[in-house]
Amino acid sequence: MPGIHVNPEIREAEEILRKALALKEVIVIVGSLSIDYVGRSRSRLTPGERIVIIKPDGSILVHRPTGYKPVNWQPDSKIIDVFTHDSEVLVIRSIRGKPREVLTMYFSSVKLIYTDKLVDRGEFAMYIDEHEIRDLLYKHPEIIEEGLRIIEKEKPLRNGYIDLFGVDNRGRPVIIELKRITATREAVLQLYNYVIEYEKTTGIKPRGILVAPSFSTKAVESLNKLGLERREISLQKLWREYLKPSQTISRMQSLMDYLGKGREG
Amino acid sequence: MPGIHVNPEIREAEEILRKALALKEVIVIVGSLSIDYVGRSRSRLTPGERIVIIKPDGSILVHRPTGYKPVNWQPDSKIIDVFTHDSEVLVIRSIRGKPREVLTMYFSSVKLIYTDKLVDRGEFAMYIDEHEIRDLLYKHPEIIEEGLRIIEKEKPLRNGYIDLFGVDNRGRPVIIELKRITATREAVLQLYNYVIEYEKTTGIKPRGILVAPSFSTKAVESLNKLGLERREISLQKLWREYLKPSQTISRMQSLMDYLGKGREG
DNA sequence: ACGTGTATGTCGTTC
DNA sequence: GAACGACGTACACGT
Repeated sequence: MPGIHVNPEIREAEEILRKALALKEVIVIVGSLSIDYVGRSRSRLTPGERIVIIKPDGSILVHRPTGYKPVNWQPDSKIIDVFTHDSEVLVIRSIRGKPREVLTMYFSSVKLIYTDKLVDRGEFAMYIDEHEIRDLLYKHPEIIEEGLRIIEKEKPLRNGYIDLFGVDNRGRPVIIELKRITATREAVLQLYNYVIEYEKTTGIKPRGILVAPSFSTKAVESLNKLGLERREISLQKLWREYLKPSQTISRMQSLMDYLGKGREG
Repeated sequence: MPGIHVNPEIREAEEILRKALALKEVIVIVGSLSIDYVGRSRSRLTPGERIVIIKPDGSILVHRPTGYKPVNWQPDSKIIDVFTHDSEVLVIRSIRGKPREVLTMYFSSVKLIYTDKLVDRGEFAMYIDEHEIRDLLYKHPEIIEEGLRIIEKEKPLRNGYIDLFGVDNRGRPVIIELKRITATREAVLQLYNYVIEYEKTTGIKPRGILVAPSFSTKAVESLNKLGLERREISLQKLWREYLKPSQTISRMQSLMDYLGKGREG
């Protein structure tokens, strides 16, 4: 049973919030506030109208009228205090330990408080992430190179992991680093580090191949300079050619599923 | 003038949203929906209750009842379509080009629609970010080492930038990499890369110093192995000792400012 | 708890 | 527009 409170007085708002926090409800507040943050950094935001979301796990988000990112936030917090100052300012203070971070919101007025126990048992599935690509190339190494045999995926090194480790048709070890987006110089460094590490540990100089849909200019330069290789592989193509049709998402399919299941939600 | 609509019918909701989008209002929707995303990746979320924020710049956020991060989103979108399917499903589709991404939300029911033109002219100020630390150490190199002279900050190399570049009291060039937080092996690699780059370009072997509040075990190992140095510098200490008291934020100060300004907001 | 790597990362800034 | 690096990155996973 959601609670909807329009233009509550400061004292009223305090009451509502205390109750909602105790009940572990999701809270949405729209109002005029200023914010102080002290922790990994320090920041101050002077007054203005924003949307605040407080979740039962202690996550807090403050959104301005534009932009994707919250202007202030708390990924989670153990303690959320609510109090008022002379019945004129509503203060919400969220404290997090490790690292110690304190977020304090000062509301001068509240336009809306929405409180609700949201029921969300939905399942989230993601496709074409690095993990899925890795599994696919593990099964189909010929996509990278004819005659390549993959021996191990996520092979642990002293530091970090090799995405795919294999042997080419001449018996030379091959270290493969995957990127799902344009590979930059950073990715080359990562691969180079693994190659060096492997060579130091085993005394054998391996091939290093960077697999990505595209490569930055600097990445190509660095690869050449360091004697590393690259393979351009398009994810969209992989998706279309190798992944099961049953996994594809069509809008109509989604709508059908939805109409079948929607009424439970 | 905010619009608050509780449990609107699907057709009603469609109307409200169209109007709010045309007026470039901020929109908050609470309801039961499923979501498809196709773009840089693909994802599907089956039905459940969530909070959706749509901003006038086309940013969209979908929040589940827990967690800091939105389960689905669009950083900005040129086109937002709203339509219904047999008056049973409300569909909001957001399309972004470059990269092409399509986010589609299917609502089976809507508990709340809040629409408002939020007025936010607040100023956001952040202190103790990397930039500020760099400027401080530029002015006070003795914090890093007695006799050190800084010649350049953000010195461009063929790849990337050196945070601080200087000369020690024996005339040897020094490359300094700064980290605000615990330095990991990645930071060491970055420094190492700059040192090698510099040596290759000039033929002179510089000192490399990693400056951070703390160092991971692996970072220390790597530093030793590569012949690089480290300086442990606490940001909090820097803040207290070197930055002007006028910049410090006290809660009471904030509250006072706020009470002075709050009524305009 | 620390370390390591991914992310539909996002975001600023520079080339 | 591409690319490069920082971020209060968050988050998951392994030790």
